Amino acid sequence: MKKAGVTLVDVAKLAGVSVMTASRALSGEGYASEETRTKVQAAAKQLGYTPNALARMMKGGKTNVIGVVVNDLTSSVINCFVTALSEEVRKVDMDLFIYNSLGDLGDGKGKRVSQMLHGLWDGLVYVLPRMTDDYLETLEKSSSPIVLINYFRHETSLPVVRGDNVNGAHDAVSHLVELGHRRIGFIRGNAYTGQSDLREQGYVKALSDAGIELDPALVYQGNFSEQSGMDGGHHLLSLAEPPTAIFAASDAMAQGAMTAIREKGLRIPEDISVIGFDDIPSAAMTRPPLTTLRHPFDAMAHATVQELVRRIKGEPGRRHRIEFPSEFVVRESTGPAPAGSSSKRSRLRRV
Amino acid sequence: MKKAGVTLVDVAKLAGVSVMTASRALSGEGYASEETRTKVQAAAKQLGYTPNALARMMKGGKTNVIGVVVNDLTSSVINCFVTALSEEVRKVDMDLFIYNSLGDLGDGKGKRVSQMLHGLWDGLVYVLPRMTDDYLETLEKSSSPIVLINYFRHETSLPVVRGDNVNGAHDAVSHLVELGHRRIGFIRGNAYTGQSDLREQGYVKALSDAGIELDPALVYQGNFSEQSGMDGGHHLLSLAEPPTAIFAASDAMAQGAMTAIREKGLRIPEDISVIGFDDIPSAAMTRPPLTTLRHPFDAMAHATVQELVRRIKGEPGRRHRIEFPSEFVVRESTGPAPAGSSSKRSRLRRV
DNA sequence: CTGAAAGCGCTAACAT
DNA sequence: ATGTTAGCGCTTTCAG
Repeated sequence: MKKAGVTLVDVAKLAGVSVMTASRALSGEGYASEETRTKVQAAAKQLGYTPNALARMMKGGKTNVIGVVVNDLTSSVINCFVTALSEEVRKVDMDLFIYNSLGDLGDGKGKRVSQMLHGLWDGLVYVLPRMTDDYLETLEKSSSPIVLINYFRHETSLPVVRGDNVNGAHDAVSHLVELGHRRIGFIRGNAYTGQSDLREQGYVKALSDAGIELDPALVYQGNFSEQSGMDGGHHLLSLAEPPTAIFAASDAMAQGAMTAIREKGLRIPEDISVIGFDDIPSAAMTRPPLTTLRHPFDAMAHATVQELVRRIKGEPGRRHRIEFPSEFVVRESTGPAPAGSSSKRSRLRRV
Repeated sequence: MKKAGVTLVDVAKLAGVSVMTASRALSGEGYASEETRTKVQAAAKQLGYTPNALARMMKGGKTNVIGVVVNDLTSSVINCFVTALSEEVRKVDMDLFIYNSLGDLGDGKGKRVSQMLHGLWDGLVYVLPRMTDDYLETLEKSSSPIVLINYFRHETSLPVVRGDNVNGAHDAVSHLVELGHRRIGFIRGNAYTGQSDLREQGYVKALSDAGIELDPALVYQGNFSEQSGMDGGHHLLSLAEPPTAIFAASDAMAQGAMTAIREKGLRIPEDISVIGFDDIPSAAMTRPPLTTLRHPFDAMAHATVQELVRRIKGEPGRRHRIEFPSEFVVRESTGPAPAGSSSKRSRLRRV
């Protein structure tokens, strides 16, 4: 019952036609009489024939597949992008495969991806890539179309679709300032993609625009994980002069901070306000729902796929940088600064 | 500057050797003098040569790639499996590609996967598959090795790696019973993989073992989403005789229920206990940390890859069903039933 | 409308 | 140690 290796030749033989006719009958391209077509299709079904994707690709040169490289499937943001990309890719009638590099691209095993990729896909998307400089160079030299999503770390000749981190963060912090907050904590993520830095720039600028002096003690180094957000929250709240608001460089960290706040017995937003970044699905499910900055995932995925398809077709890339403003989503985790909090001597009340 | 299509022939020509020698020099397989090797490698680098994966695969018949099909990347459980699989696959020195079918396999576009798959991968894993009967049949007829993870809906000749849902659920509910709970709510998920049903069976059995009569009013139909868990929580709590404990068929739903409980002003676990299923990463991060049943993700991924590799090599499958007990993880969302709760007339206290 | 030949890029298998 | 031949499964010519 070995069915492995049912090839077009077998089908053609059974149908009593040439291989070529079988190919045409099945693909629907080119001429073929209705009769032959039915005959061939019947034969194919009987034999349980599945076309060998590889062979087809080899000849045509096009695989109709777009590859997406991520380095962490645990991240909600990444999954939001990947899901949006899946949908967009389907719209242009291509397929999308995801490769999880499990960490930084470029050290050790990372090389494999660049090996694998060639020929397998028509184009490649890197979502929030973490990579060595070496690897980026390899990518730039690559012959196949590549688009990066939310990469800011280094200058690159590759096209990049990106959200506006600086203004987004600026909006968030300005909002807090308007609510009367003066001591605003910031929880950083890792440097990986350069996003955390930009968000910090927005934070710093908003503070300076408001004439508030930056207090380095209010900046905590996290790593984008919920746990680090919780640690950051505990740290900031145990300060001699704790902040009345915390801006985290990601929703996951904001959620961790919220947990820490609750553990301290403080209320959100009455005692302390919290803002995240990304608008992952669970941001709307926390209590209170989290105020955050939303990446326009769908629009960004759309732009990415469009740009990629253009380059795959050999048309010149439309734009080298495609920027999307972050949308400020005000929910219920932000509120007026607690009374008297602007005084240096104030302390947060316990509930 | 067209670099597309740098082939081995080009490299060989530049290095002044035959194609075969070039192939050997680059792959490291077979004999090749150190001198030629360096020469060829230099040529390859100069030309920016990348081997065409497709062609290589075509010849060898092996792609060294394992495909994973999922239908929702938003699901934490699925991502836990996929991440564990990524690691296991790497251990056997293969690569793993993920395909997101974006919903049920078998209707409409779903067919594409089965088309694409052939030849591209050496083997395929379906994680928590949702598929039509038709599609399952196609899969069973397929010539390439396939392993299913946590599929229970229908009998199938395909090998399935699965967690023990019935006993897991039984453990959870028995634990609640031991804590004095008599009215225990259950929040179902969809029927997709058959897991929710089995968890419900465990729930029903544990109740009956304890001599507690099943109250259908205590069972709420959710859909595995956090939102539905929240809805379920609200529904159960607004019952005339609300439960003192809720067992949800997934952590996501349990987390939703916890939110609902908190919104009602009740305390966990003092007023009401909660248990989930899956042990997704965020389960440990909720406050209180969620008591749940853990799939041994790593062990299951290991077994899956081993079984797949065995079949890829042509060895007979070791086992047709590989079962893993669910590990009961007691955290802090479960506690003794509130005093007097066993009396039918009791009401939950407000805080 | 259908068929035969050629070849995609690479590598086993057999020479040399 | 290197080169030659053949062929993977399919589709794109180009001829019937």
